[in-house]
Amino acid sequence: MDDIVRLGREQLASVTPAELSLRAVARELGIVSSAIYRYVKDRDELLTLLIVDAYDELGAAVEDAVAAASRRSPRARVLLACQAFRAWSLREPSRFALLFGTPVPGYAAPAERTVEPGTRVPAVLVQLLEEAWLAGDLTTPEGSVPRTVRRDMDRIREEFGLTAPGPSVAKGLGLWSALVGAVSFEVFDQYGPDTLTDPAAFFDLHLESLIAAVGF
Amino acid sequence: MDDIVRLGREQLASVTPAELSLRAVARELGIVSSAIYRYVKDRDELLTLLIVDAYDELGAAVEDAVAAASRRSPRARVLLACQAFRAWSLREPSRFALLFGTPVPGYAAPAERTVEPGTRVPAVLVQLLEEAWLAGDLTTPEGSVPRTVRRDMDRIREEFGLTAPGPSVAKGLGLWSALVGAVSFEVFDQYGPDTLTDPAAFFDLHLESLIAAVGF
DNA sequence: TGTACATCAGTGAACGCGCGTTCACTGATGTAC
DNA sequence: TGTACATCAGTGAACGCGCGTTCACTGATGTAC
Repeated sequence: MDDIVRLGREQLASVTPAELSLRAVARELGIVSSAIYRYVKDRDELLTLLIVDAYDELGAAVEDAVAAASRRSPRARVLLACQAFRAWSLREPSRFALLFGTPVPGYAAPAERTVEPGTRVPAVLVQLLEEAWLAGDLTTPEGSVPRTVRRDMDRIREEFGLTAPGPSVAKGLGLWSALVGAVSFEVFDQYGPDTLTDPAAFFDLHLESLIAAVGF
Repeated sequence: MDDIVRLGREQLASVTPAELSLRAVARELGIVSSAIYRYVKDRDELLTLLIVDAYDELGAAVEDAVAAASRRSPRARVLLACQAFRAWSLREPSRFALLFGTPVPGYAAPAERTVEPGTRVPAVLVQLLEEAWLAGDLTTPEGSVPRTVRRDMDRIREEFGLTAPGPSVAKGLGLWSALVGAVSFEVFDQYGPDTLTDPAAFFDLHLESLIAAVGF
């Protein structure tokens, strides 16, 4: 039963990922602590399940936001995607922490289960970038790009079948990290106390600036 | 004795902030676990000490990097400040996590001890912004800014005695969160595996773009 | 329709661990007269 | 110079806690003949 995932998710509402406890999930399930091992190999296994679950829900939220506005410009949809990302993260601070915060000590996510769902959001961003490029809505960045970076970007371009130029892809990746930074500032209360009375408005403003920097 | 802080710092080298243990510090000190209470009121107290210590060391690293290049343009010094930030964070991943990662559960930092040292780095950025503004090296942002955000920025301008316009200050704050985001991607290994072969070069490139977006 | 057996979900006790924190204490060092 | 006393750093035992994980087990449900 994947009631277990549901209860783990619920537990994460009130607890940090590092504190996540198999015993607590069993307790909540109304089952003796050892019985949980019939369903889940390990505490690590539960963490993996929850990470994949969170990535998938987050990915779906962002994809839905973009799909619901398919008539609008790539630029507008990037904005919506980022806002959806922020909204989900503020709604689910602990699951955000699970995905983007301090790694859980002693836990190593198994790449083969975790990388693909974790790529959904950046994939959305990069695809909108490509759309904008194809539509001629993207200004080509000037300035030179080091060979090493160019090679890395070419690998990404190949992986996603992109025709947008490497420097643009690099800017897209930069947007992704900046977005996570901005959201993590809000989720983790990183702005000083009473610095921002209207964080949503500040976020939108900041986003405009970031998106412009990408070339939209 | 503030050997305790030193040992706490050392403990953080191999352990996540949430796992920080008074007993382990005592052990390391060669002292029985209860004796630690002669020096430190609480586990929370130790955390506060370590947070202040980390903020101060980080702040000093960034300030030094800027001071060592006092002849260079504000723009160049912003770049150096950000690179110093990144360098310290990669050198001290766990202390970076203490300051910018998932908050330690059950711990609330006492604002009166924590806010001022935590402001040192953003203060550097904002002062360089001001310098650039005074030198006429900052392009004035166009586009409108919501009233709420304008008010928040005005409060910051007053606090730091800035003459640079509100929208520029907002962009500076945006740079700050984007910087933390980019660094946290590296420290927490958030880029997919094998995505970036030369993260330093990518960081520098991204930084150029961020700094340009601020108007330098 | 009835019996024999296998499968399966869950039990309960136990292991060893490390933690924060308290308490009454010992013994060395320093100060006052 | 010597005694009486206070201060102070550290001791050691104990408390109660929750955790992950193991193990041999019980009893209900399902399947085969």
